[in-house]
Amino acid sequence: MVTVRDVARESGVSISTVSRALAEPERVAPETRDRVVAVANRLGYRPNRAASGLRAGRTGALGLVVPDLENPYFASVTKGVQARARQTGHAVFVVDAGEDPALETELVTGLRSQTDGLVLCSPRAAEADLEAARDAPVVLVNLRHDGVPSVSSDDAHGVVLAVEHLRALGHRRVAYVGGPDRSWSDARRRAGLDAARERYPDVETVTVGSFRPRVEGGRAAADLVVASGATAVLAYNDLVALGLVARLRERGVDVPRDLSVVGFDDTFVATLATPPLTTVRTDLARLGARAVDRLVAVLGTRRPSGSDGDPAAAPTASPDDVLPVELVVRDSTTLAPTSELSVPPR
Amino acid sequence: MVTVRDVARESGVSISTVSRALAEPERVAPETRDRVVAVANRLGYRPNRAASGLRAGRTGALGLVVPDLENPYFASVTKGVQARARQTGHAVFVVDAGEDPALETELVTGLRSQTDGLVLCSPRAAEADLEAARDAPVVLVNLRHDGVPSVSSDDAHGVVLAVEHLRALGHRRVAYVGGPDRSWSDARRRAGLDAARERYPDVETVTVGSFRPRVEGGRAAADLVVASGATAVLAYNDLVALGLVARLRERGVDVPRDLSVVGFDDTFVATLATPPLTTVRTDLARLGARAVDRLVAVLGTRRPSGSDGDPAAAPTASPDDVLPVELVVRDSTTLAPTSELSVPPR
DNA sequence: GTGAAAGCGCTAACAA
DNA sequence: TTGTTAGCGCTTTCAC
Repeated sequence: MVTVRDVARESGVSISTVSRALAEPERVAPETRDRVVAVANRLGYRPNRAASGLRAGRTGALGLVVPDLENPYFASVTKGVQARARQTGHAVFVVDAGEDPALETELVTGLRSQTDGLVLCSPRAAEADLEAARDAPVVLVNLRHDGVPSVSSDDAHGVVLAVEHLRALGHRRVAYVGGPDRSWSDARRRAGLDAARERYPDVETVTVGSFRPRVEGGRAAADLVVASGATAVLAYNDLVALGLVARLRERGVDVPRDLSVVGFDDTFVATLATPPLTTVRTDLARLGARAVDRLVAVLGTRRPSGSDGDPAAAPTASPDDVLPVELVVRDSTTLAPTSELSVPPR
Repeated sequence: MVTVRDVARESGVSISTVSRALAEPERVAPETRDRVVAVANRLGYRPNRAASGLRAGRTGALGLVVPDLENPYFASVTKGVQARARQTGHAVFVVDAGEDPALETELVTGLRSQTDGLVLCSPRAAEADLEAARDAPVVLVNLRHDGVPSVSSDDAHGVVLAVEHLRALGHRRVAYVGGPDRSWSDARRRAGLDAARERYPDVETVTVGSFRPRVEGGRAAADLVVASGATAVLAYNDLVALGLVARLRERGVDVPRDLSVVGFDDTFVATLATPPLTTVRTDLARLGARAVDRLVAVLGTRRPSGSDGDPAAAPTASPDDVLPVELVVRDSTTLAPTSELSVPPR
């Protein structure tokens, strides 16, 4: 390994000059600097992050915890997180908690000691995680909690948009297929349902179960939805919607003719379905990017190590931490079967 | 931040005793150890990885570079990598190169200085990457190169299996939709095509383009495939297959009646398609896990920092570094339209 | 403008 | 069994 000492010896200066030439070029005589830089390049010198981090009291690394990387939702968020982190000069440890709260907490504990801060995406063990993270800088995605900075999308509004859309198509009985029990996202969607019902009292809603946020979950829910008598169904996410569609087809229930289906998130799978899914869209990469921005902001206010900083100086939640959503209408939703609207007026 | 000194002071021992009590409990008097451990817990002491890493000459971190996290293939490999790495006591920096060779190389350079070793998955800039990684321990996934350890799946054999399957269904003209130009995986598939043609001279093959390994790529290829007169098509991967199916449907070409489609990888999207895809399956998590095993093995032979170790001692490629594949037959393949087999004998 | 030297937190000789 | 000490590679005062 090439160190500052090697570069120093080779270019006939002291190690401090080498360090300066690389970090603060303007504080070094041009010719000295050029010589040092040339030698450094020739030797292939790369500063040791562990060493400089040790000195500076930070690691330059962030941690990201997600429930399941194979879920396209989290894949997209992860992509956004690492892209933005790169821009801010951080590397990202990514860990997949496998939807397991206990493992998640353990991972958070482990990451804490080797990162400057954590992004916890849709944590399944929020309380325990935050306890494990103690005073480590943390940003939550898809979860709000006391004074912990968080970023989320306006899922409740998304549900309202979806119900609005379905109602306009003549649907008066809408089913919701719920996601993970302890999931904040699920709670937000249910809150959206409540809001929609309040605004549109002529729309009945029925919710079924809590299902795994994957294709299997949708398959499992399909029969319940049919039995519910709903003419339209809003799924926890796109994967669940796909499972619904698949199982419904097997049962001979046509989507959207017999039943309209709305997904959530607009992950890339939404367009893969037959028919392509009407879904509630969020910019997931942006969600991840914003989480990093928030985290870096927190890091900036904390003096590296030691002094816990003035708590009062903690940045207040920016008004921007709820990202907008939009309804993307594709082919999985259409007029309600028995609606008088089925035959266009005139 | 709580350090060894704090724990030492609080428990009335020296810092080395603290270090020992935590790392080599058997070398410390039971009562001393218990006291130290108790204090450490009470104070919430967590060893600073940067410091111990600096001392030990390693970081405890691995780096993983993938072309696109949103591609379910890489999501699965990533999941496998980080899971296995956790078991070996490593954390994983994950970076998405966005299918950009230049960025990829830059990322490799950056990761090198903060990791003990790298896993390069389907590198788009192999030569440049390896140069950038210089003497850093590297394991390649889906790419072979000189003496660099690598892990891959037996894609060529997968193609043979697919062709065999199609031939048995009466197909005599099979199209292949190629992936990224500089992709080794694509080359392996083409090699499989050659092998299949040699073994089954009665099967004609026609290859079209090189397309992006995503849904759009498949859409773009669909019309060429139809024009080629093939009765079956083998896609670079499942996403491309899905794009093909989608575009074919739009054109009124029925899959599998008019055209049989075979995917590759058996990512979860294969079962989402309508019809579910016949595809060549690999255990992707295992692929990632094996890559980590290989890397850790290399790490074990290298003495931390300094001494470059005896090159002759480098572990030779284990015979296991090509993972088996299997053909998963679903509903996207059926008898060739004009085949005499269309009507079963007798 | 440059160098000497003091550590960051930890572990591993080496002493006692 | 426990303590003292010397660094790992780097940055950063503080002198010169």
